[in-house]
Amino acid sequence: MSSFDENDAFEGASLSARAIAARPAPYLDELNPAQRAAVEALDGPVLMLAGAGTGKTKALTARIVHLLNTGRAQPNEILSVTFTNKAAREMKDRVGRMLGQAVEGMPWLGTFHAICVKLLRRHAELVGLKSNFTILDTDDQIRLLKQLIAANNIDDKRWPARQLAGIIDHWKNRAWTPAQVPGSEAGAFNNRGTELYDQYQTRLRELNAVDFGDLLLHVVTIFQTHEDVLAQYRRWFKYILVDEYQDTNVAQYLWLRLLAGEHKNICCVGDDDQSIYGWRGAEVGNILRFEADFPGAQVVRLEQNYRSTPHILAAASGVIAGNEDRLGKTLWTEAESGEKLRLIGHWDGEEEARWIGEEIEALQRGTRRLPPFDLDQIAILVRASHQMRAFEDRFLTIGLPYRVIGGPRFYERLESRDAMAYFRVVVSPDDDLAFERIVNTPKRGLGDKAQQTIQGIARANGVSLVDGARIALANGDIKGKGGAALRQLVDDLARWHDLTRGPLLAFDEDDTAVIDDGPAPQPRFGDPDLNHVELAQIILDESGYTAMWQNDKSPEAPGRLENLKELVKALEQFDNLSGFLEHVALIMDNAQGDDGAKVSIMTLHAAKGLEFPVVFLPGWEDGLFPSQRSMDETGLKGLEEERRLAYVGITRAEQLCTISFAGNRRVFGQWQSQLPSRFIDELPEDHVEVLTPPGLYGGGYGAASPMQSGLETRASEANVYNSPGWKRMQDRSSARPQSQSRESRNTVIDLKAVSAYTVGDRVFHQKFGYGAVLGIEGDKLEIDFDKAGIKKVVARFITGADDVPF
DNA sequence: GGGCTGGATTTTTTT
DNA sequence: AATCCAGCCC
Repeated sequence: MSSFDENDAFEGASLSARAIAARPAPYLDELNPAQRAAVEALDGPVLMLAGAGTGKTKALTARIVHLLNTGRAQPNEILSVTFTNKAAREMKDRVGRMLGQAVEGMPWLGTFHAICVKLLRRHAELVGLKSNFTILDTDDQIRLLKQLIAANNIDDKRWPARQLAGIIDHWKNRAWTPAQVPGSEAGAFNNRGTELYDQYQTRLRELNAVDFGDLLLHVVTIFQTHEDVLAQYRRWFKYILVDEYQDTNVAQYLWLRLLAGEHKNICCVGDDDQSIYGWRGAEVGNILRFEADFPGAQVVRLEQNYRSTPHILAAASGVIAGNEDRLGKTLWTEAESGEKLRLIGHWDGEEEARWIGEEIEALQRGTRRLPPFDLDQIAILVRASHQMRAFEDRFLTIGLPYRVIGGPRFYERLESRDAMAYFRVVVSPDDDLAFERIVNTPKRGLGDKAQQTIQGIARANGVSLVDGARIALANGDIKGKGGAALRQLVDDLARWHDLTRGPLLAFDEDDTAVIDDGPAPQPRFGDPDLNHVELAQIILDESGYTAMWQNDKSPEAPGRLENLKELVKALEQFDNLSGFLEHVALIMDNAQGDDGAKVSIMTLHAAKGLEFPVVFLPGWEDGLFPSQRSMDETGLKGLEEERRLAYVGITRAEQLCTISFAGNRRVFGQWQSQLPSRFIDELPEDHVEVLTPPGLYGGGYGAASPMQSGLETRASEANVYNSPGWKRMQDRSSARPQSQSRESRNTVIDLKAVSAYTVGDRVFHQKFGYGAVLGIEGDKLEIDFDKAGIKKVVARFITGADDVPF
């Protein structure tokens, strides 16, 4: 590392500072005064307080371009960190567009985690790792902790691994190594937390693995203990930019301070009112303290909002004003006043979903006051993911296309994880956790006993499980059917492993390679005759994994096979299996096919940074939102975070925002009556149109008539809510005919599709599985599903059972 | 060793 | 309601 040479390092830069310095700077003219001030204050610490929808990303990218344009830095001397891959991608795109294809790449623009992986690969040996360490996901982490808990004779019923994982994660977020955990935490996990944390870290090192928290923790440790390394990067990263600064945790904060320590050219962008990740270690204090941390910091406030109507902004401001701990901003806009927020109560969650479904269809057609909307201009934002279900069920029945964002993520699905475990053992045969996962999947007759034998032998000989298995076989410790299957597996693994190591094609040519002469970057092997995509397919087929699902009669099996197919296809975009595996470990967001217009359903957390013309915010009920748990665990602090979540939700809307709540909701399969959220009382009356009469939820709203709505809320339906008492309402809602307002769309297509089926046909449905057609009603089929019971479903959501993939 | 059953337990939010 | 796990029986 000492041979680091700055001149060398610069050679990789893809464009010369001088070449662009001569360019004009049209991007500056497109900024408002505040944005421009934030962009032009290049030196020294800058805090950009950017309210929702105030052009934060625009300012941030303009700043990067300005740094390049003025010749202050080369692309690879700017460190810019984001939290999500999506944000990183967007910034890269926008910088490229602003500069006009000039920049080959910004190697140090990425998420905290992705950047830390790069750094850690280069200095792994300083924390006792090899540079090809694997990154464990939560699942592996839990299994490892379970083993540790068992080894320590702790009752995992009373002290579950999940809890320990949470504690350790919390400590890592605060940048505490086992030795640094303060005494005040000694009581954690029945007084054994610290000790187990220590054991866990040791085990990780043995496995040459890290978990998510380690990525930051290790890098911070390296910076703290190796001045020369730190000095190198301090010189290297001349300018630092941080997005979503309000979400940084202590470890990230330390990391930034260490790097910015000398030149202090750090620009942090954030909005204290949008800090919603306290539960995972984010410290709002970081942003609140910025001026104290960096004396002489310039603070720029972006307050002109370009997204929402005044009513929406006013409502959001009214709610967030209830928080004590904030720096304070006043958002304003030049937009026309537009629609008020709409508020409506429902009998229960299903009714809420039904109503929203009808509203969406009305919005599609167009209403008196608003233009017609496309489905992808509409979003439903929920507090907790279990709320999504009611909407999915409803939308499937009425045939309304929707997309769940951030739901059960592709790479987290069982079959994806199994397949990737195979890839992992093939790539690195000493990945014990992956081996454990696949050794008996599909079933090979290798149960607990055989696995324990392997474990024991591996431990006794200090080798990996795969090698342990080899020894066990050689000793004749595992015989019979299981033994034969194990022999087959072990041989296959070795064979596949050899196939990954064709001739050496190249070294990682990522331009970060020039930063130092540390450990060699990931070598790229390849075999011109057999690419990794084919190899992956071979692994899945020859291992019997594909066959396992083909023989599986459960309704999910076809979907899983489909996912496997997709997984293999996803490999095409990578150079090799290990590149793919690293991508998956870091990039858990699934960029699903954006085919066609669909309503988006997602959590409020997932919605941060997004915007939609029309937003529905269902489930505003005390206990659900604000979440009871959040209030129980962190009291007022938790409530304030929930309130910020409400603020985030409302400010996602550009033109129309509808808040709703239900009087009854099923929780854990049990009906529970609900009270409207306290946040509803905090909405400023002048900016809200109440579609619900007073009395229904006991709030303080006056006599606003539901009839005033310019939308197609049917008078008859609105009247329901004018009648006092729950009972009448219930009668009405159950008596109301299944909505007739939707047939207009796609009738022709649906009828055609319907005609493809006759009673008795075996069919398949993505969500409900296999079933048989009972009857045909209009554009819908009545189907008796094997697992899900009798349901009516629109025909185009159905496939003939024979047409199912695989 | 594997599969089934009944009982407990779950629901925040995620890089 | 749905999933997960331990314990039981084959």
